[in-house]
Amino acid sequence: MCSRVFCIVGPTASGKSEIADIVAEALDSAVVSVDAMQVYRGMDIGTAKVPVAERRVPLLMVDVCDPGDDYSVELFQADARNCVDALLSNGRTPVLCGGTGLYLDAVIDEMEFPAGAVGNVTRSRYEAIAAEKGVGALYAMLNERDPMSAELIHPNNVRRVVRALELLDEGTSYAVRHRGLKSRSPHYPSRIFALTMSRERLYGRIDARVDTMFESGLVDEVETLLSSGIELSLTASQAIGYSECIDYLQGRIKLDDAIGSTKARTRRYAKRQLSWIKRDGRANVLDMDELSPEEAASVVLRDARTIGRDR
RNA sequence: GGCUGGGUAGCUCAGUUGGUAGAGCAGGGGACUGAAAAUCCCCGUGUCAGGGGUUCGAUUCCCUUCCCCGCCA
Repeated sequence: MCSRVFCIVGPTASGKSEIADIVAEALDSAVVSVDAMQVYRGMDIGTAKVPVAERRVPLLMVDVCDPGDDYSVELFQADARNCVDALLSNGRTPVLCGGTGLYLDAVIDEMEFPAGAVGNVTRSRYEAIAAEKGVGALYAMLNERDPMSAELIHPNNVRRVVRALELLDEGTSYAVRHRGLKSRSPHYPSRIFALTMSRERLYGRIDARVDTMFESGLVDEVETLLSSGIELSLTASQAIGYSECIDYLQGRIKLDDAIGSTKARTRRYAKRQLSWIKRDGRANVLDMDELSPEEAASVVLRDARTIGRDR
């Protein structure tokens, strides 16, 4: 049995889901979503979750927790690997598909995250220091305790400075734990395919998709979440489109501004995804200006069969 | 038609007591091992509406033309 895994990545709105679905169907397998927001139950429209009725194969790692839960990479890594391992042990070839770069790496590469809960107490303590004495003071603390880590982190990046300090409290160091891509080893042998298209067309698709999301009831979806009684987790409430709808529903911004800023934020997000993919460098590029989804899928499948024969 | 106030970066605007200009947003590039759809870093030359005048020098002052907002007719 081949333990190889296939990954479809690309910026948001580039058409990953459809291709992954076609590929997984042809391989008689399932799709494992690699998306930090699709894990939340009830967050469907804004996360562009493929509707159940349209799925050709099972979609895993979707709806695995409540929007009130503090989900994180570490949990995702464990849960997603369980899904992948289950498919592999049934002789299937897992098809991973999603846009959250860190989550993908956490699954397919050897990356270790400390077990246990996130240190909310120490976190807020450090955040308080940053708020009171300034980010410089917090950074100075880190620099004194762990200069190697401090060197890797920009002083203004409070979130990461806090994390590095937490790690020290837990007895490890960001610098020691931090491994560049090149020095990582794979957890699963994988083939990665990245979708690209002209920036102009991608942005057009993003704008159109955001309009469609609002037309198909994103605001209502968020209203339902808010009235469900559970308080949205920090992560869930920051999701693109969701935080905008919350601002709109609570009267802070106008609907048009919510739509506009959702589009802008999505574009910036797509750009960051592109940076991640470029840096990774492992991906085979599928130019979606030239290929139809079916053609792209067949390129992946051809690769899968070749690899299968080789082994 | 008259009177105001404006016309400066893709957009909203600031500014130069006369020495050719800068913010936010948008946009581009990048980093990123426990929030990652998050967080953070870097990148700003544009006939300063057109023409003329004063001046060593005008985007800045004066005149004029055009356009926009508002008010009055």
